[in-house]
Amino acid sequence: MGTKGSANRQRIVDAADHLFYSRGYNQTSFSDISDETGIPRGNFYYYFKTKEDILAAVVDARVGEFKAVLKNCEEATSDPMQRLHALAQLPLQHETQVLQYGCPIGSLSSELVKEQDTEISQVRLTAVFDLLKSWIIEQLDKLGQSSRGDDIAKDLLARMQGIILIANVYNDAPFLHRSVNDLQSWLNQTLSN
Amino acid sequence: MGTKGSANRQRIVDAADHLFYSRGYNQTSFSDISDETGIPRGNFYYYFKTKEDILAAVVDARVGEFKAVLKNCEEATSDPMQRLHALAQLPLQHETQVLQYGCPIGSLSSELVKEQDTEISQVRLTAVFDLLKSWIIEQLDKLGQSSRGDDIAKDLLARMQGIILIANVYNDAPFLHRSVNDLQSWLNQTLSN
DNA sequence: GTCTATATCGAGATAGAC
DNA sequence: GTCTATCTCGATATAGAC
Repeated sequence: MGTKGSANRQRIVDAADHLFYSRGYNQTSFSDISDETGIPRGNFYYYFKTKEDILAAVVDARVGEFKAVLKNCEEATSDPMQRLHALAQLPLQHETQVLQYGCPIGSLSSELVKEQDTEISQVRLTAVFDLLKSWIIEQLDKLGQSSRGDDIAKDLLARMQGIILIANVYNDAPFLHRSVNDLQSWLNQTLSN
Repeated sequence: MGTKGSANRQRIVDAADHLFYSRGYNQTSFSDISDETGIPRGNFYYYFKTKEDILAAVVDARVGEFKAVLKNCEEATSDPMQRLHALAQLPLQHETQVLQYGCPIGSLSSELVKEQDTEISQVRLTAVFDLLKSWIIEQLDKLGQSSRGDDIAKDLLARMQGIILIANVYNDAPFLHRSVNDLQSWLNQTLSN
């Protein structure tokens, strides 16, 4: 950690993270990553054995990114309701990217779920979703919704994914804004019971 | 039409339709289609100029399939509310496929929206979504919801997409059933105003 | 119309010099 | 640790015999 080698490794992961998001995993080649980093293709194999290993590192990186985002939410307010609203508004903070490339979790997941041969994808696939889900459940617990926690958490994730997918396919910013707003109303209604 | 050549063309489109759904467009090769149809790779170019042309034919085919489904809904009942409920329940009629491969429209769309080079994808991409949306709006008109029609239609599509994505990624049949049920309740509430 | 053989390219991956 | 050169394979696509 902190060595020069790790720095290059990190640059590869960062570039792959960005490219897997904007072009998709299968449509990103080693040449693409090489072009973006300036690191020659052959060098990748000093840090990773296969392309799937890079994918695993990218998934880990995204787990880390979302952990940081959630930590931010926690530090901004201690009110679980406020925290959930902040999560629901997250797509608006990345509006341009969301409209262009969809959700970094959802789009990657729906791409990898079709990969039948490999096994790593199936294992790590839901890592970020799981992280978000348990964080949501945590907030719901504090709101006295522990019995319905799992269901509500999945509902929230599903609604966010659907909104982002339609907003992405139609490149529809007004829809994104209105739907996030509706989602807030739904949160208020659902959690007032 | 009806010639032997068209029959082979149709077999290619059918196989590609199935494979694009189960493996994804980019992960389906001419060899895969050849294996499934028994028609040699080289022969494809007698019917299609490029792989994208096959994709265009598949999208057309899916438009046709969904037109037939909607026609079925219309013939089953003349009540617009019943028709919308039938649409919402559609994922349950293809439960096994939905849990394994997601939505044939949504998953293909989110794959192709990342394709930047080509232009055909951007053009035809929303063809099936557009078909469903205008059909939904049609039913909402009859229910006196013409003012909110476009918004409600997008909401319904977004909710279905989100439900299917989560059900697919987690291979979660109970969630799919419960969520479709919730969707029916939402339809009843939203359209009773 | 149908099929085989082949061209061409870019992908992931390896070997080995420095 | 870093880079170049190269291997192998499978992809789309083409040519041309039958």
